[in-house]
Amino acid sequence: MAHRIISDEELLATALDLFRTYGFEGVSIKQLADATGLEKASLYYRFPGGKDEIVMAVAGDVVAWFEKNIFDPLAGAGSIRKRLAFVIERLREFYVGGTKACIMDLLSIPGGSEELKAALKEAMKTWISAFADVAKESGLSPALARSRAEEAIVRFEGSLVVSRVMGDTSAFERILKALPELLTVA
Amino acid sequence: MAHRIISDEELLATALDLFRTYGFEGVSIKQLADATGLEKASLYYRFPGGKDEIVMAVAGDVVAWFEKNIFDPLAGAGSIRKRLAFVIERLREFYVGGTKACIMDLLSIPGGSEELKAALKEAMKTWISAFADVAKESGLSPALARSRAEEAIVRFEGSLVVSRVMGDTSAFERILKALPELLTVA
DNA sequence: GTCTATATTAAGATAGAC
DNA sequence: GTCTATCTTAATATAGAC
Repeated sequence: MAHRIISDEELLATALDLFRTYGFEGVSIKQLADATGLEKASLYYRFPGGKDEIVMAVAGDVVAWFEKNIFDPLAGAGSIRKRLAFVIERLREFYVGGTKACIMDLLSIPGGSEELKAALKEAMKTWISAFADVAKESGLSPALARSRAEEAIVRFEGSLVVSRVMGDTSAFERILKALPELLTVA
Repeated sequence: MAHRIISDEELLATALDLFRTYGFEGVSIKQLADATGLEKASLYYRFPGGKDEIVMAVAGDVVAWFEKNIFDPLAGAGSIRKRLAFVIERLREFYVGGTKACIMDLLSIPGGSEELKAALKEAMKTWISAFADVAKESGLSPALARSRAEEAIVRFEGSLVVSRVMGDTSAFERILKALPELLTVA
């Protein structure tokens, strides 16, 4: 077969899609090879640690994406409402309208490395803090801002689970719509 | 080895624990055999359909448990507050204080049968309806009762995801505490 | 840097003894 | 109804050609 070339970025985007659909245990090196057009041996050449290393790289890419598209914009310029509206649009895109699961849900199921578990926990903490900072800026007390941020993440994650089980993304749309009210003073 | 005897009930309870920890793809017949003390061939004798049949039986048992411990008590006698307090205690037990995941989360990840997917969806619909009926009985309008019930399930599922990722069950405890307020008029 | 080929281990599944 | 033994397929992982 002709040699296939694929950038790390493209490769990891393909891997992300597999992992957030089937979970860590549900994805094999063979599947990753087929989906990327590479042979298994080529994947091992680029990621000698195998699936564990690939999934860690995927998680790293997702965290970088969140920094650029969620955390930085949330802390940026413009009115809080506008920043939230922007971020909500990015979240809708990333989760494809609620049809794609969150890697914090699927990859936190035992099977992956301790390193992965730690990275997911760190990412969730960062996300909660980013939401809490906005809520504080909008005028909520630090304690209330924090609890509203945690509730927002809980509802966000739950809406993705419910959307998947029900085969209906309305729960996801509802939490996106509720986010501004949750994270700002009425 | 001496022949092992184990009841279906005990066997399926063991299987439930594995499936809600590792997910469908994360559990092998070998693991189920080791955990139940039976050989693989004995599992196939009792469940000729293999893992798919075992996980369906597990789901059936869980639904039966919910009918007996959640849905029936919710529709039963006594004050709404008392019924909710009873049910919240049962939920805390079933999810072991938020340390065990929900099978609707883990088993809705692709890998299982279409039959399983349908059963999980049906179970979630039943759960939402049971919550909505209580909210209606407490005086909320049908529309508001339904949206509160859906929010309760979303937050319940989300709290289990967040508890797992964070390694901290406080999110689960928070939703249990919030349930009475969510499902009744203030 | 990707390929073909292969080694090794594990998973799913069944046959037949007891 | 459970066991041991075995078959087949799939998964992880590596060696070596190009």
